[in-house]
Amino acid sequence: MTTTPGRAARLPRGERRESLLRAAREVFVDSGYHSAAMDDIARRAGVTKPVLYQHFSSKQELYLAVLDEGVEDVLAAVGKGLQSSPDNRSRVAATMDAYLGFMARDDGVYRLVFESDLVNLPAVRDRMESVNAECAQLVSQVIAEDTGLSAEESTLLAFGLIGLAQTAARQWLRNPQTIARPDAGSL
Amino acid sequence: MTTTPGRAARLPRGERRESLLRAAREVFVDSGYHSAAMDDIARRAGVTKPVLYQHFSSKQELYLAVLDEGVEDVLAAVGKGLQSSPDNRSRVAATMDAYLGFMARDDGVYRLVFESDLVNLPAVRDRMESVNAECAQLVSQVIAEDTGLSAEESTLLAFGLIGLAQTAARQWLRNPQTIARPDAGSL
DNA sequence: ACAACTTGTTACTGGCGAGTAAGATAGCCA
DNA sequence: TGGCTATCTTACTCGCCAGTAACAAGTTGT
Repeated sequence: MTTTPGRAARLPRGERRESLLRAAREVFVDSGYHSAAMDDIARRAGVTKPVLYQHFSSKQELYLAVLDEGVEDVLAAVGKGLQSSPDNRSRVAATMDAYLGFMARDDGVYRLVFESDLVNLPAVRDRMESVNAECAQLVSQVIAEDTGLSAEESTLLAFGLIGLAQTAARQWLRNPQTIARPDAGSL
Repeated sequence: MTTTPGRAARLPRGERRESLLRAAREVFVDSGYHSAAMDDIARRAGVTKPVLYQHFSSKQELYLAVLDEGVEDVLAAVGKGLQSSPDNRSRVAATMDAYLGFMARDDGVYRLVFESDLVNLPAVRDRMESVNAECAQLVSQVIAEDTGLSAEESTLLAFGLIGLAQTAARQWLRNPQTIARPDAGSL
């Protein structure tokens, strides 16, 4: 047993914040923004609501904080994938794999990044789009120098490939890994 | 001026229902489920809330009714595209075009089908997934008989292509049609 | 011209949940 | 030790909005 409902252990500001972020991530991931209650998040962190508000001034701000962590994670992973090898073909493969790796993470953060309810909030939409945009930007460069397509064409194709990776990955997650990861090879 | 706030014109049940569905579609499309208020929907139809509840027993039911129309539309369009030609290549092209056509529709219903907030509601998630699944099922058949891949592989690839179409289309919509529609050709 | 029904309206309830005082407890430092 | 500050709690408020009760006004058939 980790937390008896008594009084909460006193924590320094930084650590408490981390704890709250973790709790919020868990709740948002499996309830979405709207069904999540601030009380639940606080309780999951073994604490009460006002504490939550000492660290995040609103539910939205909290959500964005959690979301941003996720966004940074994907971008970092993809960026690393794209620098993994000088060979274009294996570069693409590594990038796809990075994508899949992120989506396969046990914490399920990809749900926030790719399937967020709260798409209506411009701040959220911007972040979701910027993930795609930055990935596509990188991928399209590879495509352009590989195939010699025009800027618009290669950008569009890059977006398409991103979408391909995403959807295929979703489907791949749903089934109990009938196929290992020979997806990038299918191109 | 169409509707002075006076008393609403009396309508037979069926027509009123259509009118309400149309209003609901408009509101849901540009506010999403959560931000939409039943009062707004009713008002947009030139009527008051209780009338809405004479036709739909809850907000969810109303949303699902609107969503289902959209789902049927995509499936119909894609189905038609897949039967348009005996030639596989042009078949795929026609199908992609059907997809794009649906997403380019001025009413923006694609937002409900592909970007619904309320993903948390199983009923909604099911519908969104079934759209992908049915499309993929059809596409994968074409792929399998064209390339001779295994069932799992062609299914996965089909899902990927669906995702590609979707994401590319989204991107294509955002920009003022820099490229006509030579997407399917890029394969 | 009056029931019986159908379509509308006004005006409410009831709950949920974000956000907020006001106060308790614990470490920290003179 | 006694105050100063940071952390945490109990116990509210307050707005929003889905859903409803009760009533009004057309329509229809006889």
